[in-house]
Amino acid sequence: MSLEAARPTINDVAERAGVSRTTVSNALNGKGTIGEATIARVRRVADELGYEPNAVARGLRQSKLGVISLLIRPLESLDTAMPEGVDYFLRFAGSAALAAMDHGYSLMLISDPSKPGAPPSSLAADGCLVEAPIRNDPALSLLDRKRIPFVAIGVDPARPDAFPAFVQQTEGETARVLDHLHEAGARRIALVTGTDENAWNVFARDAYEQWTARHGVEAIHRSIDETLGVEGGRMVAHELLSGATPPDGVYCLTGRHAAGFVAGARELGIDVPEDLVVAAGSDAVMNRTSSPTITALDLRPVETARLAVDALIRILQDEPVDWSSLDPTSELVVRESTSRRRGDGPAQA
Amino acid sequence: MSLEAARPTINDVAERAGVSRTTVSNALNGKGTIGEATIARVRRVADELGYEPNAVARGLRQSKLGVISLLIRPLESLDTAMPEGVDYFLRFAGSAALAAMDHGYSLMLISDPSKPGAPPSSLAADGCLVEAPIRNDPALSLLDRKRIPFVAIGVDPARPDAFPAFVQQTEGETARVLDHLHEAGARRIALVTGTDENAWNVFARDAYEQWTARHGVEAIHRSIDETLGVEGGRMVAHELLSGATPPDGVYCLTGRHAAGFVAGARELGIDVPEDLVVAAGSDAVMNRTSSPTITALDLRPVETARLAVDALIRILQDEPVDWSSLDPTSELVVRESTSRRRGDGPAQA
DNA sequence: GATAGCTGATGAATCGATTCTTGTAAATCG
DNA sequence: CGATTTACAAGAATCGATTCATCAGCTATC
Repeated sequence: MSLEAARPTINDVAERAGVSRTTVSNALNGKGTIGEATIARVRRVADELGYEPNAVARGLRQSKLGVISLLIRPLESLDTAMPEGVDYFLRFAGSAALAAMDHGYSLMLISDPSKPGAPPSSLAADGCLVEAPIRNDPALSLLDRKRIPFVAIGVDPARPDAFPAFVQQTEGETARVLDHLHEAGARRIALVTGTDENAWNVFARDAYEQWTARHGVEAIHRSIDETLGVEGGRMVAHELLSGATPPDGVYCLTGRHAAGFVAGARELGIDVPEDLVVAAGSDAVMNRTSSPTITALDLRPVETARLAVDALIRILQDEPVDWSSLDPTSELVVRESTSRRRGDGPAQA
Repeated sequence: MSLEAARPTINDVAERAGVSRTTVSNALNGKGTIGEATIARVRRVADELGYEPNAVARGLRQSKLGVISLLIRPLESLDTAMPEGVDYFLRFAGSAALAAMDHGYSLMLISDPSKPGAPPSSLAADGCLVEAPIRNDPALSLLDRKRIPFVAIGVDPARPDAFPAFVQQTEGETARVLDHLHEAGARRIALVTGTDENAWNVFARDAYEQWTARHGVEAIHRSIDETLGVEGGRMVAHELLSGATPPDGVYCLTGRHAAGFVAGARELGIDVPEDLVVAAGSDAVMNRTSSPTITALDLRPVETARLAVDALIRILQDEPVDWSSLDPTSELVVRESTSRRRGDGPAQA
């Protein structure tokens, strides 16, 4: 029919339809007052040419690009490749992408825009999601300064009330898990956290210390680099379980640490759950399918991501956000690693 | 010091430094001929103001945004949420994002731009990665027509040589897996594919038919919706294994189908691997940690994504791409589901 | 029959950068 | 000393859209 130009612009359409740029824009966007006949003609020509507005040009004029970005803070420490079994972030990102698409947005994965060499595109989005901000997160400060709307998933531990954020109920959840381990018979419960200074690690540790103080038991805490993954869990297991008074319960915040801890215990001839009960603070596929399966807190990344995207887009469209209804709920999924065959009652003191 | 404007523009910097826009641009980008003193002053003022170039404006002028997009074709059929255990795509996306960041690009996850309601931003990127295109993929045609550089991961089955693509060696790999199942003692080997018409499903089926013809055995093929996941695998297992002459080996292209197939077999009292050997065409975490662990083809999503991003960015920068060295290699990871205790020799005919 | 109002459409300004072209002063040259 | 480089910087055009202000031609009103 017509030889389509590589990327026809609005000018091509205008010329071919014998009208002005303005008329084309108005006709296609339903603005202004344009006659029926003209609208139809412009539409037809636009279709013939395969015209689609250039999102960048439109974005410049309207200062909105139809893109939201996602900054996954822990990714910064992961460096080159995504270790195996890190499904929380990936599931979060996948769900966020699909949710964004539902609203006509695309999701852009970015690296820390506050870092010197950061690509300019990392600030090009209309709004930003920040997953697990770190203490005094410079990215949050930057976004705030640049007046780029954002929603954090998890607060900045140093500034919990400074910015709009989804507040995980880390304290309550931590206590719940520790109570569960206690009910499963554990009397010396250790905590293994990661090293990132995000709300998850920081508040879980606080809650753990309160819990141990309340119960009058010793606090045994180790933090180990998230990037070490399963291997990191094994290392801590060897260290903790070879001591004089090893713990008989452990709460590992990351699923991979928990999996590694179980593996390490097994290497030392310690049976899970009979001699040691283990729970994970984040549910990974490997916790569901390993043997024994591992009790874990399901943080519902898919649902949380969807809620976060919805909230951000409401902000972008100047609609009110009801934060109170949006705090993510998590669920404790009890599996074999905390289910002793000899019953749930406390072991003899 | 200075009260920073929300987002200072190049004009603000120019005014404050007492020079023209042009000079600011040249000074910051090292172009043109600008005096040392002026450069220093502009830099200082830019820092004071916290100026960073607007990526959208720059993108409009240079017609490159510093963004590459990723279209995951199978995601279109997955609809609302990412089912559990779909780690191939997520790992691919995560790795692609990190690789893009290494090159100063951001990665945008988009939905099919050829669909009517698609957001305009889905065509805004400088280049596009298309994972697992479908037969006569309209997205590939669109990108080609719009002259947007792209790299496909897996060919369009109807047009295998039309576009730049990473060509998986599906035929060879399929034969390899079938040989392995045969060596493990299977004599009636079934194939379970998904329903998407991508190279993976189409070519594996072709290769399977050739293999069965070559070996003079019956071809038993079922295709089942990818979205049904583990449950789909169970259903096929029940259907196939309840028949008069059930297969004693099965090759499921997706990891979740394989996991479901094993579960279904177990429900029917069929032992894996003693009575039935099972292999998966895509390695998922659940295949590594399930019991029994499941033999699978590791498609190396992380490495493949990195190679694809590198290739696309070379194209964007007009550098030559050596495709011959880039075809993704996959590895057969042998696990319990194909390791019979009674030995690997063929059962008696 | 002049004024006001409405319809349909247009030219110019704008978003914030980069890039092409031009211009001016000082320095160099014959 | 006048002509010509050279160094440095500014002005204007451009990218492709949207939006503001305007305008021509009709119709309705009194």
